[in-house]
Amino acid sequence: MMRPQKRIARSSEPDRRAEIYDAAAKIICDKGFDAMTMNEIAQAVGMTKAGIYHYIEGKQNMLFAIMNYGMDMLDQSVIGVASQVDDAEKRLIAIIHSHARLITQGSNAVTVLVDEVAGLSPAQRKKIIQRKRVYFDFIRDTLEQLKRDGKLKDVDTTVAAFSILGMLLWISRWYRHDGKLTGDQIADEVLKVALGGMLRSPLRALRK
Amino acid sequence: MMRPQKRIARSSEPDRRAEIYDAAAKIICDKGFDAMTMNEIAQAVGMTKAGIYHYIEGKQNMLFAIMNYGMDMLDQSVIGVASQVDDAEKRLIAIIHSHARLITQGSNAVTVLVDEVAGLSPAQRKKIIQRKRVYFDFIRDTLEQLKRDGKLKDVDTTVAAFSILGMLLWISRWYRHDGKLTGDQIADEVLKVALGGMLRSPLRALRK
DNA sequence: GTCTATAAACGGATAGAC
DNA sequence: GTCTATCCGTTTATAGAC
Repeated sequence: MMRPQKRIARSSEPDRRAEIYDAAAKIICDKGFDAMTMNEIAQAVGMTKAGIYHYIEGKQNMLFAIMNYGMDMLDQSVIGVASQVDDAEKRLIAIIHSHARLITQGSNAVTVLVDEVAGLSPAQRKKIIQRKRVYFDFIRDTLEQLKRDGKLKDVDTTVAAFSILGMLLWISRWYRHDGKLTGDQIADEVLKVALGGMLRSPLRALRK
Repeated sequence: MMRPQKRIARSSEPDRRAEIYDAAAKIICDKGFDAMTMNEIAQAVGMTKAGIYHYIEGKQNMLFAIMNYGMDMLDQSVIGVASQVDDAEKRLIAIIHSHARLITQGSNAVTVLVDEVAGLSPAQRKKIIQRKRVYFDFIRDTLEQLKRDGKLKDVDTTVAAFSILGMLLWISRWYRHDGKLTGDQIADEVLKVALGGMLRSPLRALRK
């Protein structure tokens, strides 16, 4: 699911494309995809508008590439880590903590993923929604397993999974790097709010 | 804080402006403020683009008006109700339940409020952020009172307040009117997830 | 009040020189 | 690879007739 983007293996074209994607992701987080102009991106990376068209294949395709990169981050940093944990209780903790950390570390691509699906073509949108769906199912399946283990209170796992996602995704809107809590501390607090609400013995789980 | 908008007390100009705001809010929820054109709004209300300008003072001012209306809804339906509840525990339940209901009832203006602050002028943005701040403080103050009452677990009230807001605001992104749960049921489930996580005796509280 | 017509500006994208 | 210059569609907003 990585974007192809025919590389011209020349000496002086290292990660310029990544540089452009990074700048774009940051601007999108600030003012939204539609409000962002190609000129702004160019200015951010010290080029002209026409110059960056050497690296991208249109504004919309760039958005698609950024979103796929954001999903790659989630797949690697969250699912990649958590899926190796057999115990459902510990796995849920791993999911919430690693996702929260990813956001507080400032991964703009993950934030773009939340809001800008409307900017994609129908075919692209379908693919991104599909990848999101896999991620959502991973969380809900973990809750279902917890329920089978008798460790979950009487809550609807679909609503619970969406609620957990809501807490996590909203972090990128209010978290400030210069705030009084570190990224790790934020992750711990969100963990307390989320898990305390659903596990039968929340304190035991969090003392891990 | 109501918008003035010099009414011309003529016979045939009743709530045409409200009609326009409603149509606009719905489109904004679907595709975002920047992607929405004045032509789309016109089409939705059965007029031409020029006709609409008789009622509004520009696209940006219309967004500002819609957002203030959304804040009015929150002030009335949530704060207006909950502030009359003295007991902090019952007040928190009232806040979460009435906010969730407001969203599942399809108040588009409240949803617009979440995402489109970037579309405002700096002065307008400042005012909306100020009103949001008051709302946030109302929730956090309730949590602080709970803590003083010894009814709150050891969680950071700022992070907890943001987490509650995250769960609530995210509802508008996934709730479907034709889903298997009603708006009331959604509100109840979110209540369980949110309160269970923080109250010392969540079950007692929810049995109200 | 609502329309037709149009002004004025902007933004995505490309051509072609270097 | 990066630039200058430019094309072309779109969009906000207004003028002015009815």
